[in-house]
Amino acid sequence: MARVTVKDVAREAGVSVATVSRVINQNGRFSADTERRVRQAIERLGYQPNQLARGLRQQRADLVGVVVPNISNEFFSRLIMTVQQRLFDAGLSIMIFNTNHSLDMERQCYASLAAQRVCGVISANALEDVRAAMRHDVPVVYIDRPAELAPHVSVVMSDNVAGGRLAARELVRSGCTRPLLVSATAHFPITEVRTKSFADTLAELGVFLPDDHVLTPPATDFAGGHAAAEEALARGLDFDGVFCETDRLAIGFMNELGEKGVRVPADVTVVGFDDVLLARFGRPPLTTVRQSPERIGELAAYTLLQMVRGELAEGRRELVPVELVRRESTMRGGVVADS
Amino acid sequence: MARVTVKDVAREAGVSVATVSRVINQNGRFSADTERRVRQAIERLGYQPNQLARGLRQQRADLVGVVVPNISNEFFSRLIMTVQQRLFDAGLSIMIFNTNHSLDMERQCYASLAAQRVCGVISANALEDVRAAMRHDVPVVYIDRPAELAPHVSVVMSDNVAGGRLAARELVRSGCTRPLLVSATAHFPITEVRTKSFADTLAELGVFLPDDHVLTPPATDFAGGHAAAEEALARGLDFDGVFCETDRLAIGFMNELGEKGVRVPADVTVVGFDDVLLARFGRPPLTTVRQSPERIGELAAYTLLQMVRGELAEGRRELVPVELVRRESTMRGGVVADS
DNA sequence: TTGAAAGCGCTAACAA
DNA sequence: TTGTTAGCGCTTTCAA
Repeated sequence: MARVTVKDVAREAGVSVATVSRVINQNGRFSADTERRVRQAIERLGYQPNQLARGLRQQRADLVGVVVPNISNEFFSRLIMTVQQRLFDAGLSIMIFNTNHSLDMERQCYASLAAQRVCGVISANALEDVRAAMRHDVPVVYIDRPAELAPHVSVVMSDNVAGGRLAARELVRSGCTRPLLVSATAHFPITEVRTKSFADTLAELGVFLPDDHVLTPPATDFAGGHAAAEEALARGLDFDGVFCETDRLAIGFMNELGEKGVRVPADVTVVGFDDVLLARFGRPPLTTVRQSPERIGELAAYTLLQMVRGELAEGRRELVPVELVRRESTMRGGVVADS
Repeated sequence: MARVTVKDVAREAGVSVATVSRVINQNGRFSADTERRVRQAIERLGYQPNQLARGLRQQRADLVGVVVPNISNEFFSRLIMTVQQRLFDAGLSIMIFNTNHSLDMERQCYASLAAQRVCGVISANALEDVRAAMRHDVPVVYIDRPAELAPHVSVVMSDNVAGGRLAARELVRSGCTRPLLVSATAHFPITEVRTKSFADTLAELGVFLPDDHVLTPPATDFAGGHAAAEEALARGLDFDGVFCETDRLAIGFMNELGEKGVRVPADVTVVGFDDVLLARFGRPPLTTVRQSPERIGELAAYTLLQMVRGELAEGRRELVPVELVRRESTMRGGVVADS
């Protein structure tokens, strides 16, 4: 099937290629009659502009690179869904890259993105500075990375300070006096903020968090939580409340506690972070700090679009609110859980 | 930052642009000395070939389109992770599109893919025929879609016949005599195969599945399972075993049963399909037919690569085995669950 | 309002 | 083994 080009359309419509281009891009003036004829020709021939040629000519493609550490992490997949939808509506396609938390992989992704001449980048939990790596003046929105703002750099992230505080307060409210912290910083640098805010709030509330009550498992998934619980139990740590910096850690942790006969929330209360779908269906349902990947994605896409269109002089910083969702894992009084 | 092109590299290396191109693509002959000089120049200048120009010239981009109904469905996100990894290793980037199960959206995706001149497409659970829609001779691998093979069309999917059979046998083994089926066909056409195989196997085993014991909720997630259970209970259906065609349906179903005081597996046994991570951590842990998105993705990427390289004369059909993972939801005798 | 033509950066055919 | 050059399909001056 031979490909139809502007030339074919021009011939069919009895105009020049320049005119066809003008009609397609709504550039310059042309008579209503010409426009109609061109549109008809396009329709008749089933013409689709070659994005490669278009991009080459314009020095940039209608493509946005999206870089995440792990696409099968629910937070990122939900984020991407929203981003894709919003950008697609604006006529942009997205290229997704999965770095597996590897700095090396991340560099390769940026190189690839630069080679594709993408018109923008959304990078979640980046280890590397996109702009330094790409060496092009491409607008970028960071998600969950504390970056310097600049004319082409914006940042969107959850309010992790509030999150850490909510977790600490909820734990103390549930009667916890000997807290334990399971950290995710090894994989998600941003969670350091949660950690600090959590610890600070405990201190404010007069609750002591000993150094050896901070665990940093090698992974942030179920297995990591499992391992953390094992370690805590093996080391004979004395704790009656746990803040796990991701829900998956929390669920793995609770699971292992259950196997060892420790009851949640009777013996130990647990607070997670994220509110993944699984949180509600765990045993017991997990109290957690909810963050909204949809909201974050929405803002990231919107901000990037503005930068790409040159409508944003300065980079912008957006802090997305979080909220506590109380479920059984912190309910000692037999109160009913939410739906 | 001015972009560096082949010309710059050629000047720097003291050769012609053609030679630079030859070195980069390992095309034609050139002396070892020339190659060294060119590589040094590339290194020194930080040159990155413009993929847009390259694609335009070659009539196709080093890009593969991946189309899925819902990226935040664990099956698809895990599939994509594998596909991306494999193709990236082969020098191809992927563009991901999310159709939200919408035929209209799917058509737009194919149009966009055609406009980008992708060199191949992997389409999961497609409603539409890619090739008809794209009108280009692009190799395509279908996942979970029973398509006609052709020189540029391959198919990869789980052995759904075996899956349906395993589910039926397990239900009967668990003592079920009055089965119920919760179907996912509304969203995933391929599951019709599971349905049929499940029903056929029950019949073979002498167990009757009445027509009104087949439920088709509007969604295939937790909410759908929830709704199905509500309906079954409300209609007073008499059942002691359920096959839910996705794990999320099964977990939603069990959850609602629990709320209504029906015990799993004591009163009703439940079998799911997929083996999502959540299956192991549900209450109770879910017996399910495991399919492997990683394995499917691996095969899909491999097959597509072969087709793109012209190494595959005919399309290929791959049936990926499934296996039963037995957990508490079908254990009536107090047997210990697997890990 | 329209057309002719240059050129984006690359690869490949043809010459040397 | 290497260089010259045409041209992929498009947008955008510049002229008319």
